[in-house]
Amino acid sequence: MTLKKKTTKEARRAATGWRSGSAQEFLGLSDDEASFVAIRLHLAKAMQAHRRELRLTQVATAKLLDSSQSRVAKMEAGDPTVSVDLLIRSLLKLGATPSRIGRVFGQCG
Amino acid sequence: MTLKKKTTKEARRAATGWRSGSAQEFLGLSDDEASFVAIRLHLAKAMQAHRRELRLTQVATAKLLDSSQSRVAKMEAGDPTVSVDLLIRSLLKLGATPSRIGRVFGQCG
DNA sequence: TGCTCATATGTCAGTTCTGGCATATACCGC
DNA sequence: GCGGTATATGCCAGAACTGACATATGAGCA
Repeated sequence: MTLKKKTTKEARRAATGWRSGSAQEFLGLSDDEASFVAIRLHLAKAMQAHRRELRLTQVATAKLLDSSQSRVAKMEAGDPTVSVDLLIRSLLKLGATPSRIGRVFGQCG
Repeated sequence: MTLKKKTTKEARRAATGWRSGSAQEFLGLSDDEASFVAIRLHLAKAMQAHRRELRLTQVATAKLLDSSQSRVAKMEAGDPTVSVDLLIRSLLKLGATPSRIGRVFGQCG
């Protein structure tokens, strides 16, 4: 449920045998957990896309968000220490509408 | 930015004079903050609707979510101590698809 | 009324998240 | 090569969130 880093242990298992699909969601993630990480990743991409549309650097963006460059980088990387909450609040502050954010969810499976 | 409880102080100010619209967003909330609380509230409603579709009690739902009845109640109430993160994770665990969750965002203005 | 079930509200210790700093990597013009 | 700019990674103290418990409110029924 915490789905922080189960990297090393399960990455091996993943490399061994494989199923039909392709995603690493079968690292031991249940469907809902997989969807959740997918959502975080898609929001991360949206975040970066939005920042670039605005022609902002990560530092400038951090200033707009009252945050730091490192956190902006982690947001765009889909780092597990970044909550979906923060991604959504940040997108809103950058001017994205709820509808636009909603459409991101549509592309998550 | 924290938008936890600015109840007492600003509720008075709100009761004093009024603007064009109707929402209590002019409690001192910026547009993005208002959108964020709207999102939380809409997800809260969706949460309750989804639970009722499944004919579950809050206690039964809590068990499914590895949580407690009180937190489920707070989720459905849109309590500020509940994160959008938790709402989304919970909806997913109850079987809602990302797309369905995304549609909720569309109804937030 | 008293009892039961469902939901709401208050509180809090333990966990998670966040901003910020330090540092590292990468690309570019000189 | 060396500076400068943009982005990435590791870390941590302080803030926010969460599950759990206690308790309260409320509806339905005998």
